[in-house]
Amino acid sequence: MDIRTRFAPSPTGSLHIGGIRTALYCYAWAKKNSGKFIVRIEDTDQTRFVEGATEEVFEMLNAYGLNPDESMNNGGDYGPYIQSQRKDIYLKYAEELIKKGYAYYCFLEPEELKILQEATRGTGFRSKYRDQDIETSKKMVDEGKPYVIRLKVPENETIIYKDGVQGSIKFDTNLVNDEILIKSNGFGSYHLAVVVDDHLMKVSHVFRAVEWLPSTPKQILLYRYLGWEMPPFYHVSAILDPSGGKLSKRKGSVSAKGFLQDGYLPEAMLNFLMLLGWSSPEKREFGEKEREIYSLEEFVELFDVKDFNKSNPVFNREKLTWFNKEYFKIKTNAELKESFINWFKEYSEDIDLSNYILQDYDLEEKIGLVKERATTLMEILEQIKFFYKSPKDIDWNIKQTQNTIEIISDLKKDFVEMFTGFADNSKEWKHEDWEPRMRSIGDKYSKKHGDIFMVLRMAIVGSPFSPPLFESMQLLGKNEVLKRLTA
RNA sequence: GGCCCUAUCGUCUAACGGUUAGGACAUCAGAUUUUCAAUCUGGUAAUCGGAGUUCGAUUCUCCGUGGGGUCACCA
Repeated sequence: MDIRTRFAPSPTGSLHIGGIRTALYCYAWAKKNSGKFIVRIEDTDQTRFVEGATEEVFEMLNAYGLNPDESMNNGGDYGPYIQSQRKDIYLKYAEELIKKGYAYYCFLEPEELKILQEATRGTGFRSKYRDQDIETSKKMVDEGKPYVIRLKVPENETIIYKDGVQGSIKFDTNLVNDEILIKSNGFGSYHLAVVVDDHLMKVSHVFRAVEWLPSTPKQILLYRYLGWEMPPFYHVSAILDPSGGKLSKRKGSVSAKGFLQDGYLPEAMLNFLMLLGWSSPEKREFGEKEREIYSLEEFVELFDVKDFNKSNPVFNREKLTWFNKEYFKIKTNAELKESFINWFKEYSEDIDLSNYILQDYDLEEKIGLVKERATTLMEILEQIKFFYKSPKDIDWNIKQTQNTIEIISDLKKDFVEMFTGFADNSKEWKHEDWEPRMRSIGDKYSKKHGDIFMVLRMAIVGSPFSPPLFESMQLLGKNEVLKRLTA
């Protein structure tokens, strides 16, 4: 059998990071089995449609390296891959279900419906039109009475279903609503549309979030009534917020795009996400450190549905940060520079810096100096900004300069004098040459070298925290160093 | 509230029914250091509670409790 998985987001806003995780699992399962990864846009609810959301889905999948094999953008043999263009298909199958007696026309008025629903909350909703004979219903339809088509859920049946992740689950059909299949505007509902589309698109494995688990019996029934074989379903755990409930935006990004904007590397995000609810089957020796760094390729290789975890993981931003730092370290300076530039062009708001940064021949070295101290690409930018802009309004009244506060101007003068003697040809402006001289200035004042260098750091960077001072000064160049010392 | 799912350090997780319950993040202490980091060493920290099955339960069963999800003409 051909393995075909699908990721089916709704264009109702920014793609949630959990969507990327689901897409990752779909992608990995397809790739591992030399199958196809499909993306289908589920936009049957036009009222919630958000302009640009569909584009963002594809933009994000691309950014995270999860490009589909079939989609509205790639084409494929089972299109259209967007549900708003499949309206007629759903209607056709709904009518087939009516003909077979597995669905019915429902003419409940909104008010009437509301009352009924509230009264039957927690139990299976049944419409009074459920058993109305088809002739009467057809007549009402012909008369132009607004209607929906509902699934006729069977009474007194226990549906036993085996989920690929959650295991065996039982549902009592008396508690399942007569779900709407076709809305009054003629559009198919989610429940009908997924089943029809997954079947028609020959989806072999369905991965979706656990939120969908309670709606599964409706889909099981639809497969049965339509006479189709149901593919295995995998309800993967939901990502939880540290403060409880679903991951929310209160303490940071939750959208796929938001994390990229913040300056997280897509590969770090993916690595973090893959380990949320899945663990590698690699053999572990007792006490041995376990591997946690996996590239997408390695994940595809290792991934198996049997290694899913059932319980819902909490989204731990500290761990994400750690992954990002790890990837900073793994990458060569050249690679990191590329990631940084891509990020800078796409997301940075410091456009006034773009001329400096995009034309900086030393950018790679500068990034190399800060890569171990920054946690995001945004922080890399923050930490190299001083190379391009002289510090302003330096606050000398901090604890790090307490020991030297009264000799700051003397020190600066000494350093200026000392540096002036060195060549300003960039090749000869090397920190190894002037470092010993700097130390001897420190000795002259009989202060700790660290205190002395802090004065320099403040004058040049404007902050008590910086990348290695001497290397930074070397990259800055003699003229700029002197300029900042005399400012 | 009904229904469904779930339960190992604070968090992510590992552990053929037999381990001193392991690792990672975070945290704490120490080493190193021109700042901040990074690095190295070490430490604190968990099987939700109660029954049962078993020679033996983190592991299997049941009941509580906690957590999550869901009950729309939203997906």
